[in-house]
Amino acid sequence: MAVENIAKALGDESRRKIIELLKDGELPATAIFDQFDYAAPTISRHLSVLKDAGLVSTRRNGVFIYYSLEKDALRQLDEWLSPFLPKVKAAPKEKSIPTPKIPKENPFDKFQSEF
Amino acid sequence: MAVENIAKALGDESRRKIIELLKDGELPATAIFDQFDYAAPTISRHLSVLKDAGLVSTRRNGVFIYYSLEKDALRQLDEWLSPFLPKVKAAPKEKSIPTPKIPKENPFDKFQSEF
DNA sequence: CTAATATTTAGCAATACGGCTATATATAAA
DNA sequence: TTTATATATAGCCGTATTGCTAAATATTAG
Repeated sequence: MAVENIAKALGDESRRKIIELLKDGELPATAIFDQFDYAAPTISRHLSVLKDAGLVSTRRNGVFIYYSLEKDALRQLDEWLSPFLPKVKAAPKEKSIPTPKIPKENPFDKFQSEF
Repeated sequence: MAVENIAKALGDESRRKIIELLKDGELPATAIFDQFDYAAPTISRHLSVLKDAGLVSTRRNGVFIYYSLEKDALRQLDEWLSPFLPKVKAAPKEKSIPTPKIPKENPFDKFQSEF
């Protein structure tokens, strides 16, 4: 699943920082390397993890490789999260016939504490 | 940072499944164990990782320990994501004096490709 | 107190991860 | 073609992770 690799990729501080660096547009690898105290190959690996997760893409221009953020990947994670996050903004107030509540048989109901 | 542990915790399939199981309410550990082919101690460890990340909380009732989802933790990750996700829903259309665009000096501007 | 059940902890093994240095590769300039 | 620069890959090493089984702990019932 894609969410797997996206979440894993975001579970590292350096990689989240790279994402933040790319927020406003593409950057060549060197510009990214410069923002870290780690050796360049270490960051290069982080970049490839991000790329494998679909979080960044690259384009080459001469000797430079520009990295840019793939926001769609972040959106995928956001979509995984969204069912758990109660929407604060209320649904449009509409006079509609309320859907009849047919309580769906939930195999866990027996575990739902009644206290 | 909290996002670190939350993202790491979500980077595992079994743990995401636990979160999904808890979506509609608390469950005792055993009910969770039953949903996996893994040995109970394995899932117990996943539960403790989730708890350390603040993603679930527990309450004891007799011999049972009920786990419930802490949506606030998920929201924290969502908040980390949100600056990267262009809001689809437009901001409230208001006739306001547009803030003068003073281009902020960005140390990376020199890297922004101009092609 | 003893037994039974629910759950966690300890400790082992295999694999993954995240640093590093050294080396390889790609492109451009000379 | 040689050189210089940008970037990636290989491989080492220590630590973390994730599975397991066995054992410990907590609570309730008898």
